[in-house]
Amino acid sequence: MPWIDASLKGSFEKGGVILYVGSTGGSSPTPGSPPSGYLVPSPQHSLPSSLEELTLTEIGAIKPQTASSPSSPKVAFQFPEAVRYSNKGPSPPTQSRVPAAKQNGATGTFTKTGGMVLLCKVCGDIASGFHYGVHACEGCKGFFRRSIQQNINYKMCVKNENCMIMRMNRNRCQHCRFKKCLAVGMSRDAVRFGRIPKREKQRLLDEMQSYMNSLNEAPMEVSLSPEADAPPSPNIQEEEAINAISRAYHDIFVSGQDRLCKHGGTPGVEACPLSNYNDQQLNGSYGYGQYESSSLRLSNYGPQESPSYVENSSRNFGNEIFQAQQAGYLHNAGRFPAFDYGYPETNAQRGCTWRGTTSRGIACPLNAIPYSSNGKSSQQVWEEFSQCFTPAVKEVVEFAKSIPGFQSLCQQDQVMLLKAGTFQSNVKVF
Amino acid sequence: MPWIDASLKGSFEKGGVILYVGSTGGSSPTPGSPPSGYLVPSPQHSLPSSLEELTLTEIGAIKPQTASSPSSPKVAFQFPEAVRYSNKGPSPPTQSRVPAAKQNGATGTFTKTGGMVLLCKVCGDIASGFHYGVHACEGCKGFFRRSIQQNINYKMCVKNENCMIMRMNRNRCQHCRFKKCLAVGMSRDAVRFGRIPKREKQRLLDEMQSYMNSLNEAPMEVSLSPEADAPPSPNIQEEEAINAISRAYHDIFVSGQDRLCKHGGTPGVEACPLSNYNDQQLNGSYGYGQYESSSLRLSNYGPQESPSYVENSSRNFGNEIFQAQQAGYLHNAGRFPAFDYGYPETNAQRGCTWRGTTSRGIACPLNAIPYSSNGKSSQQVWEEFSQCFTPAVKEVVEFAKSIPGFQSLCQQDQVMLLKAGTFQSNVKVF
DNA sequence: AAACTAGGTCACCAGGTCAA
DNA sequence: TTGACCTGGTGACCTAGTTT
Ligand SMILES: [Zn+2]
Ligand SMILES: [Zn+2]
Ligand SMILES: [Zn+2]
Ligand SMILES: [Zn+2]
Repeated sequence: MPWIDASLKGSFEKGGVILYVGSTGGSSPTPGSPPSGYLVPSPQHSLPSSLEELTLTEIGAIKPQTASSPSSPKVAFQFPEAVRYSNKGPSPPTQSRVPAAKQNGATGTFTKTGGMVLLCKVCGDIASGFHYGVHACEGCKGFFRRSIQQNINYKMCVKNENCMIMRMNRNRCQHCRFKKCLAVGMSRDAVRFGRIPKREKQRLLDEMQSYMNSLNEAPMEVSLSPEADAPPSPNIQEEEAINAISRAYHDIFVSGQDRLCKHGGTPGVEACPLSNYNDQQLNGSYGYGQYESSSLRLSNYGPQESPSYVENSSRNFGNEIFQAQQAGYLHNAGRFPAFDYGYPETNAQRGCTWRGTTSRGIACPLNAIPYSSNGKSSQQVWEEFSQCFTPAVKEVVEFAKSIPGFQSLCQQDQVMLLKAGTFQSNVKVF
Repeated sequence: MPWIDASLKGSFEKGGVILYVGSTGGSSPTPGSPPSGYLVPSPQHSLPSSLEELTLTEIGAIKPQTASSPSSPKVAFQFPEAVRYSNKGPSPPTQSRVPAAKQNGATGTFTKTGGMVLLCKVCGDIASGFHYGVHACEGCKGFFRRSIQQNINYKMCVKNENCMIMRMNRNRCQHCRFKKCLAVGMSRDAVRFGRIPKREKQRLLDEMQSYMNSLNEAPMEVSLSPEADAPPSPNIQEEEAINAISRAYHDIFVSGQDRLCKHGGTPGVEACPLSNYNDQQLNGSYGYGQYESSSLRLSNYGPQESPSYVENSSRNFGNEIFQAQQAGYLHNAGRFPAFDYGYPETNAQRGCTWRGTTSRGIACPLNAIPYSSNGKSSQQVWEEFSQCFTPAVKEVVEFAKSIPGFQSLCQQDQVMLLKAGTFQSNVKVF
């Protein structure tokens, strides 16, 4: 179990849950407005209860509002909704950028108070607002605008016209990007001006709240098994616990970055998650390369209906989720989910959420790219790391399970305890 | 968007100073972003204080902006970061090209007003912009593009695959040049389009400013000489913190056993925690974005502390620094102390304690012996692990140190917090 | 007035070119 | 093959205009 593998689906922490809200597509009033957004509630999963506290997309706004309290935790949650935009492409890793970092220069944070952060329906990047009927980032907004202004006819897709569009690779296939824009509902006719009706805001808020509640009741049931369909394994719980901890390890370094891809890949290799990028190669001697190792195969995104939700904020998660949705849970096409998600992104990109989180822009750097002096790719390093330590992690998990009462705890708590106890290992015990 | 945030490192020049900011790779959350840039502040070390005055990389831009004031003296300084890209190869001296002379034919100077000039992360030449996630010159940009487009497999290096890549000799070994490109983080996934976020720019500026200030106080003690024996670093505290966390990581698995010995340290190294460490760094932060660097840091480029900085001169200087980094510090190249020293003490002793502690004999198994399928010894596995993740750990420590008040805590508490926060990385805030 | 967005602007880049 | 130059975008910011 490559933990790493993780799939990442999420884990969350109390204080810092991130919810990636995917819109269900259904309810939102607006045309294509599936809500996908990030909400930043107060520490506990409680969401802001009043509208006053909510502010959508502060991002994008360059207003000197600054000063805000960037620090509040963010929750990003995605409503269950799988995007069915076709794609079978390899599920790309996500990367994320730091929310804060991005956006308007003024403040880096997106929200001020209880802000909610939205994700671009097209590429998964942070949305700057509701553009052309859909929550979209500045990039996709501009791209769509240009596309419709001049009625551009992008050159045909070199692949199968089903390129997965993500922040990292959104510029690689205009044809598919535009197609995706239309698919998610962008249209000149869907434009909405002016302030968001209170009612609408409340509605969204309610959805999130109820969604959150449902999560508490039924903890994630993300299947970690590679086979997405993962049959109900008897102890999914266990697996999850293991996965969670694995993920946690990975997260330490990965945190929101997208880096994976970068380094990871050799150009060609890279895997690209996103793109199809066929060009692979390069592998050879540059050490990078091969990720495919079966070993890790972690798995992947399980099917889930559930919203995935991850902790860490990082956009990664959001992205992962985004990706998973996009891909439709492709079941892993031979790639590496685990890592993928992580990086790319971000934070290749902005990767890092935390990056600019604090008001002062202080953000803990969580570098997922291990140093490698022998030419190995980060991915390889992670794989090896995963392979080497998985047994030890399993032992710990097994041990935990043997503790009376441990298994009766909700999974979330189990994970929390495992993680919390990591560095207490030396502690003897009472 | 990975990049996005990225780096930005930009460069600006005010009066005509050129700052070469090497990123430490550290602080930036993002993947790799070691900032390497030149700053051209006004005559004195003062840097432009407002963004308005800033203009990044004017170079490359052919705009008729001309007229700049080429004459001002340039300062090139590199943030601490030692490049350890191995090499013993003949290190050809670099030479610089005249700033003015180079670049666009139009103007000879690179920047107009307060521009900042960046150096190519690959060869040290003047960068024309942020290409494929890294500040690179036109040559390396083109080389990398060609490399990934056609998946070229350059013929093997005739030396030891550790050719030092510099402007003068960059065309001598394609294999190593490409390897270097990858090492510094060039990737299609790290591409960043569009304008550099203001905030990023400002951040960079601030960092440079503070860096400059620090220089004024404590003039460089960076030894440019390759032999950097790292002067006794002033803050032992920092080192200790790093050591502690390193140890903690190790402890996770090792925990009480005596196993330590086994993997233990590399002979010499381990022991002294603090000691070796010269290279370390904790650099500064120049982290720009993610993208750059660090990520791949595979090779090496480590940060180092001393920035060299030259005045006047121009590119020459920059190059020297570049060379020093590249070449220098190699001696440390060999290993990475950071992690090694860690363990011994801690565990060793308590070693087995908990082992049978509980009444029922229940004891959490903490297997310090990593699974190894490729014949490596546990020790080797640990060493590699240590080597690979040390940079990431350092980054985290650096981050922690930057938190107001953190350093005023006793070391024990600092360590405790670092350890306790390990798995909270995801937690967004508070 | 406050909250929001379509569009415009222009700092910036991937890629293509082609002389050396 | 290289790398200085160009060209066609891309997207961070801004501003004018819309809706609460
Ligand atoms: Zn988008
Ligand atoms: Zn396509
Ligand atoms: Zn170069
Ligand atoms: Zn070579």
